[in-house]
Amino acid sequence: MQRAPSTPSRQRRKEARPQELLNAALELFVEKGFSATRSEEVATRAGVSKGTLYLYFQSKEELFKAVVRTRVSALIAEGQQIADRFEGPSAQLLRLLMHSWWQRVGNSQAGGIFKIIIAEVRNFPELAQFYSDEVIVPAQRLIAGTLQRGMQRGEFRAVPLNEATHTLIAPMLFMALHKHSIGACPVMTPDMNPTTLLDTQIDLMLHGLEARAPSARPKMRATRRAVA
Amino acid sequence: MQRAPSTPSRQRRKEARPQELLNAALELFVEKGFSATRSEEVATRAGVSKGTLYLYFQSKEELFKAVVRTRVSALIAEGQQIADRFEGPSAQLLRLLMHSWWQRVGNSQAGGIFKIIIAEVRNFPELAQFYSDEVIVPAQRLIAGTLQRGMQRGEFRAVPLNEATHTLIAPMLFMALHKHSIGACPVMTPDMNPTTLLDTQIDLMLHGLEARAPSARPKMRATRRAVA
Amino acid sequence: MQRAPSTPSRQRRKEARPQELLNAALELFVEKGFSATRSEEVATRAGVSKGTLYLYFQSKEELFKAVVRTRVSALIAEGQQIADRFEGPSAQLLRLLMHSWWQRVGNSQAGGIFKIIIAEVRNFPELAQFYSDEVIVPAQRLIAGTLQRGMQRGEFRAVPLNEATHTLIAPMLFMALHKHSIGACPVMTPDMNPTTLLDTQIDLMLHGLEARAPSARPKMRATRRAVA
Amino acid sequence: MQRAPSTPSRQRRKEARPQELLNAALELFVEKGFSATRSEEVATRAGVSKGTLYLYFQSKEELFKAVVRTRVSALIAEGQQIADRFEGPSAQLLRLLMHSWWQRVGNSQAGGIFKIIIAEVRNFPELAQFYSDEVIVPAQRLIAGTLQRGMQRGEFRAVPLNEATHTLIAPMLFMALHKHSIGACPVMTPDMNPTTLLDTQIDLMLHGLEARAPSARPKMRATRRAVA
DNA sequence: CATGAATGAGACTTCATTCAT
DNA sequence: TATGAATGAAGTCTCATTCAT
Repeated sequence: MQRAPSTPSRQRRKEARPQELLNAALELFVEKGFSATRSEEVATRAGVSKGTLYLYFQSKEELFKAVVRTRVSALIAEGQQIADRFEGPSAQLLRLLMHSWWQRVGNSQAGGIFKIIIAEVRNFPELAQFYSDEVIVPAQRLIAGTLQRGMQRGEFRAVPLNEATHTLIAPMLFMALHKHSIGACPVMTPDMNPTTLLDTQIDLMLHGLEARAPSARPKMRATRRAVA
Repeated sequence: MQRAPSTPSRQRRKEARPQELLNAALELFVEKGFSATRSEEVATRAGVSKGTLYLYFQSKEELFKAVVRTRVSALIAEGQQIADRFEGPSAQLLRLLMHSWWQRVGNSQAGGIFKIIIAEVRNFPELAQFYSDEVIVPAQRLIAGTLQRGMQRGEFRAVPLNEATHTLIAPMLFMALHKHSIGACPVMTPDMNPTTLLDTQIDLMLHGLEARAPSARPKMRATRRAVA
Repeated sequence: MQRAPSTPSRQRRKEARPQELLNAALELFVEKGFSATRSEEVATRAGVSKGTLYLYFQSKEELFKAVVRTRVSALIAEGQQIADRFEGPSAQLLRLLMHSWWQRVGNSQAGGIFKIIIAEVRNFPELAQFYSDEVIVPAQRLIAGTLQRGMQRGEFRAVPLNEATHTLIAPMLFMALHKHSIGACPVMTPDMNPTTLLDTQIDLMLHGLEARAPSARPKMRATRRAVA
Repeated sequence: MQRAPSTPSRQRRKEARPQELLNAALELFVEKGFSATRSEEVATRAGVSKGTLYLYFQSKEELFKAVVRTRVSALIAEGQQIADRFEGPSAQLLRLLMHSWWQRVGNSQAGGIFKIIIAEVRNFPELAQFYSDEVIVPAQRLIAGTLQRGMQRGEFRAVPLNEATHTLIAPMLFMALHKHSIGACPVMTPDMNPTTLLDTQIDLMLHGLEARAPSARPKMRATRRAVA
């Protein structure tokens, strides 16, 4: 159908443009926030002119929504698929989901999106509904569903669903927020290893803080290998 | 109320001006963020004119710094005092600090300051050091100190200090962020009772998720090694 | 209350600003139309900067509406008052109204407003309702009312009200349109004396084109003197 | 005509392109005016791409001139032919010309061209001369000629030629303007039947407004002198 | 001939800050 | 001190026109 793809022809460029713009937009939105990012800057970073941005996205707000859809919503949907197919212990699924989310979203550029939402959603009311539909509800469903699965299978004790979900999600989101705000500034801040943090959090969630006598537990290593 | 004999109220107002401006600024900064708050609106809400604002504060940025200065240090110091005087079990101290923080900070206007910092600190670099010194370090010291106290007294098992602190603080901070962003928008979002959330979080932190007899709980350390 | 008005003080300027802006706006709107007039140009012609315009008018559209209100609506209302108080023959009232309209509106800058409406109302739907309420309906009421008065008093024969009104108004409006479009261009166009045109029109309306035998008629001269 | 057996329709389309573009342009110019019509929209409505438009017309302004050139001269010339051949009473000729003009021009798309000229001629000065030569002068000649014919034949009383012409033309032109501006907007505007309007206008022109026995009608001349 | 991606000047509007009163 | 009119840089978005394919 297409010609031999020799030069970056106009056609090739056209197909790549939206992605280039989305990448540039993500970087800048995460760095400066939504309002503080000038649309011309996005265009320039994507290597095009002001006007070109508007050939692909109706407005700065639509550009932002597209970023969210491609860099967050899509990944939550993938997580949901993983959960739907998973057959092992719920604790393991929870670990898997959280590590995967951290690697693919939280620890990537996309993690900065949460900062933007938190910062500016009140100034752009239409965004609130969008973000709720596109991110909050699906994510809540994924995590709460996994908790419920654990409870139904007798793996987890009974805990308030929404609140426990919040408690599970919050520290990771918070880590993402930190990474893209204070953590991105050249100031002294307590050293923290994200992976250690993540493991600590999961561990605390599963086993609690209190000191107790050990007992029989499945070996993590085997489990994780099976998943991977 | 009236000019009475002389002019006490005008005098009083004059002295109260900076405070009134700070109050108005806090409200608006929390509601809209720093950049999106117009300085005229601050002045209007404080009952003065645009020009007057600039008699008391050099610029909008200085106004913001003054708000942070007058609204955060005291509260953290108070928490530290509570901790220093406390003599009971560490789990109880942790509960106390967290409930107290939530009531005095997280659930108040001041809780919105975190939103602003997280959102805009990268656009105003000199704010970062200031905030680190004034807020992050003292807060970290307060919580990490309490964890250490628990470990030293054999009440808590050994966990990575900074990471566990983060995990403890995050959900509450996150709740504060939520309250001033998504939570302030008129969109459907999963029902959540802050008190239940707080209790759930503390409960999870202390006892973990897994269903098992309290006495038969395994050691963290082994588990973590397996995971890592 | 005010100080001796020596210099064009800030206070004085402030009160004069809206009028200065309205004058500049009328000139430019009439010359170029609504869309083609840049708001900065209006400001410059009024001797202020871009931003100042927006201190007095919310938007370019509101500025235009204000021009219409002060330069057309107000004059129609005055015409209505004249009509309400008038006691002489209806033909004389009609003459008076039309001459007065021509002098105060049609032949002034304000006459160019009709050009703008005709040209751009379809592109600014909100303007249509505004103009209908503010101009068309009151003007229609004024002229149709006068025709009806003449018919009730037996001075005029029975003619379709709205259509006759249209026929009476149209040539004058048309003259105004002409004056601000083709007539304003440096091209040859058939010579036409507006006053002659106006008289011809009134004459035709009252007596028709057809050649007939003369009869007793009231002398115009006396009548007009009485009115003036 | 066609390339014989190969691609007749493509060939035909190619030749029809300019005409299709002119049709699309007329529609859009009439609807939105010259400046507000986007050249891409014209191309799209003609079923071609933006670039193609510029293969046939140097610029948007040239496109407009082509529309005027191809859509007005013929119609005026036809009216002149009718008048040249007519042999009945002048009042009847006047009626005929006016009804015919209304049906063929005023009430058709072409009627909208007047709106554009009136609205935007001042912003495109070279259009003025062109329009004067192509439209104003021939139309004036047609109507004024008919009036003169009536006067010479003793059917009409003596009236100022240009001014009476104006008075005759104005309401119909005005009706056309109305149809393409206010009349095209979904706002309440006094009900008006175009045919009734036209008849009323002709009737008023011929017989005047005043109630009196047809035989006892006074001479215009005396009246006008009195007024002037 | 035809396409449509790309450009960039230019329009409206906002708002931190200044300064005459 | 206090005011608030005024400024003008800056930001979003549009659209006539060009030109590589």
